[in-house]
Amino acid sequence: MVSGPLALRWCAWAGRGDMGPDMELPSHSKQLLLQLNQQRTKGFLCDVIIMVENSIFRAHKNVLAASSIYFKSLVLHDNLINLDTDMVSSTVFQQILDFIYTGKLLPSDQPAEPNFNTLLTAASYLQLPELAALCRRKLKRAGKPFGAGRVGAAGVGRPPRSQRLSTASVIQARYPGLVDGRKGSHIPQELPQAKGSDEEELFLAGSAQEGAHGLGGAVCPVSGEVGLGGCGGSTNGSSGGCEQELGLDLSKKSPPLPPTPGPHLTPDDPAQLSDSQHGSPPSASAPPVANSASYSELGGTPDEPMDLEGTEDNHLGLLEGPSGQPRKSLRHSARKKEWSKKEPVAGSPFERREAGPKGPGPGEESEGLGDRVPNGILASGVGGGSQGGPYGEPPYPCKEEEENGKDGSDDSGQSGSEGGGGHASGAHYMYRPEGYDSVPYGDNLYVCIPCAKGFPSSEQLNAHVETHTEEELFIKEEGAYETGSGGAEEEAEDLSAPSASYAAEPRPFKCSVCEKTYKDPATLRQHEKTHWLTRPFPCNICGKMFTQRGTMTRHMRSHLGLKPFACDECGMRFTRQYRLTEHMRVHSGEKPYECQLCGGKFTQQRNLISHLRMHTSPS
DNA sequence: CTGGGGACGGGGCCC
DNA sequence: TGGGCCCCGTCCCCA
Repeated sequence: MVSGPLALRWCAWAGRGDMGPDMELPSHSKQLLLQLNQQRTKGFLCDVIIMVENSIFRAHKNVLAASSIYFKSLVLHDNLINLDTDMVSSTVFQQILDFIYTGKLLPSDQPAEPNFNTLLTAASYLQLPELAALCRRKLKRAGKPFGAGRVGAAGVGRPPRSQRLSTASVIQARYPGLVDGRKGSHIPQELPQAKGSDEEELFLAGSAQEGAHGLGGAVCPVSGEVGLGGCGGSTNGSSGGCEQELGLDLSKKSPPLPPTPGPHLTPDDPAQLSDSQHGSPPSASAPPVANSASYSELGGTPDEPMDLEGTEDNHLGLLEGPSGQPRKSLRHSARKKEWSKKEPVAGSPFERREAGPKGPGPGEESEGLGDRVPNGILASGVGGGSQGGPYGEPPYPCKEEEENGKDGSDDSGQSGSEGGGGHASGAHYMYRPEGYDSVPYGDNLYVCIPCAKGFPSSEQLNAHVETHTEEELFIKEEGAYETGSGGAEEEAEDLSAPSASYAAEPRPFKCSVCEKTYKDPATLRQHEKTHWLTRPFPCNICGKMFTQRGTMTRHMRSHLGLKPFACDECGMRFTRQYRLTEHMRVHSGEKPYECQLCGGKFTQQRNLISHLRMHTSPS
């Protein structure tokens, strides 16, 4: 039954030259590539995000790795790659990505012909020898000099330059030289001639079979998209479901100071949305929409020379069927259900504009708030999916704000004092979405919480924030400490046994605000920041502020749905190594946390803690 | 319906 | 800067 086709397919994959022509499906590679490209345009199974300038591209690690050893080394450990904008622009990368997936140099959005010099530079940088050679050939033919000739010999085998890698990633992409020689990326030997016949189609997908596994993790039940960059996820299916991230500017490194509560994003622009959804390639004037995956779902870009018609039903349909479901998850179906429900959401805060009533935490009155949030990006984070999880409130009308309002607290935003973690210590300077009118700030959407002044722009807010002296902040904070913290937190610490035993080592560095001591001044400084009201590290997506860059980076990862840590057992993915470690106990059955009162054992300490509360709470 | 347990997401913070 | 740990909150399942 299937043996015939399978055998043929195998031959094609294996690329056996000695197979007779009747044993080969000549169009196989083309079809495969077509499917991959189509999946890319839909974001289906995309498991890596490439950020270039202001643009985000989604792609498949396997394909990238198969076409470039540079990418191969990067995607090995990173799901988010930030390319050196000196070497490649978003427009050029768009072309390159198209090239990788089609073997053709597609016309760019630029009216002029492709600039082969910049392409050559980028191709050299990205170690795409075939493309580089093609560019050189084109330049040679055109009689133009080309500068990047040093890449010579198509640059094959040359490891990425470390300094480029060093700038390469927000979430560090720094595994230079990690090229797996065993598998040798399948780089085509024959060059496409830019445009031409079928033979010129570049077969890059040859190694796609290497790793059809492990892509992405969970799949959006609606779209089949992986929870990486986020599918539109709208359950109502409107607006094309799996819209892409639009207008995101993630390339900016977090500015050190002052905070800029408003995301660095262009305003919600229907035109952009429309563009992206209808396949307009990025334009110079509207760089944000560069996601190549935003091409029309109806079969590629307008410029797309490949004819996808008629193939979708036959092939993609198969691919997006049940196979699009995540691998069998944990032992009970509920886990699986939860996973498939949550992850896609985790992948993308961007689609929330379509998410309807299931908005972020604030409550019913915040329904549809996403439309008012700049860029249509909801702060609601990840994971929360439906109930507006613990995080997601911040810069907008947030739970914290509501609570403050409820209890009439005027702690000037120093909620961090009570209850310690979580959202309670949210942004002190916050952006108020337009239309959120439960507090009379009028048009002044940017509010300094400590003094309750509103400002019409983030710049003005920032300027104002700087007028708060550090001392002033400290004084206020001190007051908060005297009145605020204590009880609950300490109680919790009592329960969680180990906690701070500062006696062991000398800790000469004492915090001037609280009584904590530290071994070194750097840690003390870090700690003292927790007393500031300013939070120097804003999330570029939701504007939430953080005291530590690492926390912000981690937070960003949740926006992007990046879950680098995968469980070998069940495929479940996590944003943090620690979570994976914790999770692995589910499989190993290890329960290291034991209740001293009843002997109950737990895999997670937090569950032991809540269990202990059960013992201690009066009931 | 409720309480307990299992599991997970997010933020804070120390190292 | 990232890892590790802690805490809070939440969802789901099950008895």
